Amino acid sequence: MGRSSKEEAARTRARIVETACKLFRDTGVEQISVADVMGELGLTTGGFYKHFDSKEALVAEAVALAFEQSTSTWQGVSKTEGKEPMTHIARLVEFYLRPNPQRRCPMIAFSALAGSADAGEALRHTYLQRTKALLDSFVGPLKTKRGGRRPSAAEGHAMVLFAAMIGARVLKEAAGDAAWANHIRDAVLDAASDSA
Amino acid sequence: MGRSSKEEAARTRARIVETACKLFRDTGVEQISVADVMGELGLTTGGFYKHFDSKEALVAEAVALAFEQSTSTWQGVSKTEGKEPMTHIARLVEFYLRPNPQRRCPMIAFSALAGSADAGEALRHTYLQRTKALLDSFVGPLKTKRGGRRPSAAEGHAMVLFAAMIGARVLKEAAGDAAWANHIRDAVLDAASDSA
DNA sequence: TGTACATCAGTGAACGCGCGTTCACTGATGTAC
DNA sequence: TGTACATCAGTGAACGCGCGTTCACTGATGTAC
Repeated sequence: MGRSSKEEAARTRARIVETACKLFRDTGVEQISVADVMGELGLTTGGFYKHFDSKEALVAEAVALAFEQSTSTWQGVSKTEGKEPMTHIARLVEFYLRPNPQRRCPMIAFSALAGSADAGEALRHTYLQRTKALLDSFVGPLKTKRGGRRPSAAEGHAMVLFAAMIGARVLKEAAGDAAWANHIRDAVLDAASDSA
Repeated sequence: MGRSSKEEAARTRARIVETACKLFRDTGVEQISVADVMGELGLTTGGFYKHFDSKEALVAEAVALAFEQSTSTWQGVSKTEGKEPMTHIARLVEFYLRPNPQRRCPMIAFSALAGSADAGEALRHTYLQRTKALLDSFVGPLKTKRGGRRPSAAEGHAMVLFAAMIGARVLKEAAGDAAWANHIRDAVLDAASDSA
């Protein structure tokens, strides 16, 4: 097997990022090796470094892609809309806590990495900016237009729901089908739909 | 250096668990090696296996200890009390989200481990049982005595706050001092004290 | 357009390294008389 | 209580293994004439 065309190479590069994104997100960056990613694509390990300087560089791109996927799905859910801001939030919470999400949430999956001392600057920046963006798209519609920097009561309530849905999913992912984890999830769903 | 007395050996064993607990909790099980733990105590790696069958066995005990520490601190906070159940919860949330917690929360630190496919049975059991216990000590006082298995509205509200404080701390640990993470934390604190 | 050469995507073996674990050994501790 | 022997906590070197990364090599692709 010889050289690939530029188009093919670019496609390969993209496939590496996509595969890494999926594996890192669901299984963890530490548990997935460069060989795992390349093997999944039927490629050999050495070729990886024709596309990336290091595993860390791949991690940074894979995390960015995970957030892009989440954000765009999020926007899709948000756009299917009625008008009232509270139903907007209820819809997002319901989607976020849907029964069998295929992928883990990047805010959760990469939180430890983003918080760790040896995280790359690119990764930390992506995490912070993208999580803030998700928060804004959640709370944003309630923002008092051009006004006080103290969050309003409605904003506060939305932020609590944002935190609660994340907490509920952390526990759900750890606890599987334990009854109490489902009760927590249901309580958060109820709270979100009550705020309509 | 020859054999240690039984007392000394037992103390060494306990110190290994305590050190491992601290390091695993704050830095992560994968990032801390057996040599790291033993080195922190001024001991050599080989001796570890006089006390434990494997790293996995140590992890299980360290996680159990982390939860014991959390649970007992939790009870301490809960006992400093007035009577009303809602202030009980406000006090716990305030403690949980205090500005500079020395240790990470075991429910968060070990959630990925507990949820992963290759987690030991002992660890998973500890995580599930102990997290449920923390939830019960949070929600418990509100339980309708001996009554309906549908959670009451007050229970539901408490569960939302439980999830919210965990979500807030996940984001705080990942985001450090980012303003939005502090806003979320403040919103959860407000919600907890409003429920008095 | 056709030919000669440079490029470089992908291969597969090798590298150094840190990991969890094992092992022969030491010598103080514990035990049997 | 004192002596002889067995035990075993802790040592430090070694083990196999998987990891991230490097490297010489291959041959199709891209380019210069």
